[in-house]
Amino acid sequence: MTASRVLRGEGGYSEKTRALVMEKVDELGYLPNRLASVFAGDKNSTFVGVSIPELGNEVFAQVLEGIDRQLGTFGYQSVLGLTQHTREEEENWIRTVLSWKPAGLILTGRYHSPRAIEMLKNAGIPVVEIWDYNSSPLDMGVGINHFDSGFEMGRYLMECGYTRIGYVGTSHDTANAASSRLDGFCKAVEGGGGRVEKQLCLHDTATFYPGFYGTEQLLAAQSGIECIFFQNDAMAFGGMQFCSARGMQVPQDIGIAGWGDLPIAAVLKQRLTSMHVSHLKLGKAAAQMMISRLSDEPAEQVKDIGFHLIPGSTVRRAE
Amino acid sequence: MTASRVLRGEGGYSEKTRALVMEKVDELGYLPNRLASVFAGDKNSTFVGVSIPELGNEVFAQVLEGIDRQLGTFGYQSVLGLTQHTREEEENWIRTVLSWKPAGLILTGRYHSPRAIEMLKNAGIPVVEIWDYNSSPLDMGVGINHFDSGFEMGRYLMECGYTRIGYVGTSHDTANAASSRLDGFCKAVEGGGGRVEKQLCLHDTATFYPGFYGTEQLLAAQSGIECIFFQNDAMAFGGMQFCSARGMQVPQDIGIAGWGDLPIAAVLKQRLTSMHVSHLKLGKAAAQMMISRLSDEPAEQVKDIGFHLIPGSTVRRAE
DNA sequence: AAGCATTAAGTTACCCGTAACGTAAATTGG
DNA sequence: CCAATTTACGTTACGGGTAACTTAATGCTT
Repeated sequence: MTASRVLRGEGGYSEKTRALVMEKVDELGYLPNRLASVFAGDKNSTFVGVSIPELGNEVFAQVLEGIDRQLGTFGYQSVLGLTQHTREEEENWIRTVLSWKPAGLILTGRYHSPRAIEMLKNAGIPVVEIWDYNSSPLDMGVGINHFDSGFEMGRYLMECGYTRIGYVGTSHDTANAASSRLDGFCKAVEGGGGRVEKQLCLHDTATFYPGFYGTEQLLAAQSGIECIFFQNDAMAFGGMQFCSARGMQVPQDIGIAGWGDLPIAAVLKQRLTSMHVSHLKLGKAAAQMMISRLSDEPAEQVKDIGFHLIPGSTVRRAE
Repeated sequence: MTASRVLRGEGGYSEKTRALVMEKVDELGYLPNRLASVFAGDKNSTFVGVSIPELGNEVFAQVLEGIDRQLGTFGYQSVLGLTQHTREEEENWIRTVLSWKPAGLILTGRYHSPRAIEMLKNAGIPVVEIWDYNSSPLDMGVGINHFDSGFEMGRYLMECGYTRIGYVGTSHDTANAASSRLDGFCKAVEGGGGRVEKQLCLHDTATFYPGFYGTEQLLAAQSGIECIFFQNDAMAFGGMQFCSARGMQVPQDIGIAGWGDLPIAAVLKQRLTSMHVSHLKLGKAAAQMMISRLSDEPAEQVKDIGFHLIPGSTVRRAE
């Protein structure tokens, strides 16, 4: 018991005893069993479950990095779950991770299976839903309004004078942020007198090569496309490379717009038309929200990280 | 006790009792407390600690994805630790994660602090060291021989007839895989009659923009560079963009070689000279090795994932 | 139907810290 | 110098599951 007090620095022991205990700790290479400690105190652990759809998409890798850095600084550990964009995977992962009595959960997206929601409610721990901004989250939320960001891009392309537009992205089983962006985008385009002639949703990861061959497919399937909106910058770059390989000039022959303002944008000759989102910041904000709640500090319930348009030079400007 | 038996499917109960237990489980929304279970059985948990330097570097994001997918399939959960390339961070993380009685640990790199090694030995759990192939790992290891991969690239560039070579990478406090590559590279270059005129190690992340400005710095500091070897493909692409912006032709005016054969390589006009490594496979192999050991199946002690040169067209061929 | 083997269900102790409480030693104060 | 207080350390019980063991119920054989 005295040793326990010393190790927790709780007070109630003499310096002599403290030294004795520490000596023994060193001698024995003693590592406390936090399992027992959590168990004893009937407290939750310092685990925070973090579910992320995938890491091949740089966006989510950045978000996770932000989360883990911030959690780590405050003594929490991330237990990772890659849900591959399916609610079923997410539900299974939630069930497993809850059995470890995590301090809280950070989930990507706002759509969860009914059973998952049930379990989350019963668990009685803080839950932060990230990525897809939602004014009424299960508990807390950090993200951006993807619909609005798609809408803003659509409006911008309308202002630029485009009318016949294409979209290249990847599809997943569930309603997700990318599809919200597409919805917002379509609404703005249609409202602005344009038309989204073709929406291509590949069954692939949202990275360079699918952007490349998706562009090929899109242009083959539909003639007269003046501008393509891509799910993200990596796909947009893949698309630009395809256009370039076919001898098409950007933006003279075709306009290209990405999303996310990923690091690659910094080195391209042309500034890529995109939507800036601070992914690392989003991750950090989510972790901070979790930490505040766990420390019983006042925590916001929702936070909109915001975005802003990068006009770029890969779309032609309105004449 | 009977309920415990039912839930573990251990046998020794009647169908009637089983149904009764399951009914109550549903009714109460009971979730087992795995903490208690691990604690009671004095077993280890189904956590596997995974330490990764950073996620901004796509290479590591891919490795982690491979690990987590594979672990997840077999009912293990990854507890993430981002060490930011420092042994101190790693040591602290190891101390913390060990206190949760993980089933095993997967660590990036072969260099650990003495205390970390001490703790790992005392823990008595499987440890897989990944990334940097090591014929005598602490316990198990999966990776590639970075020195050799650098050497092979150096030899290839010598074959191509280059003599005045530059290197652009990022530096970290500890000896690491990238520096092994550089060592092997230098050895091959020097052995082949060439010279690594300048080695630039930026204090930055190994991604596009540092490749861009690093190239600028390198070329400004040293004239007559014929070819640049980059720490990875993202940096190499950044470098190519810089050269292109300066009106330099690749490979006519300058040769560019990357490392890792990252997804971006698939969409570039020119096939980037690089070294192919299957990062996802590396992660999966590491996880599989861990799982085999945890299942008391025979497990290899070390595994070399291998690499192969992508000659590409961003260096000129030997005349 | 008695005797034995098998199966089902219940009891007890334990895992390792910590809360709560108890006791001994040291310190303070009048 | 002795009572009152404070500080230091010890004891007990407990958390939620499970191993090991015991008891009760059931099935089978002759």
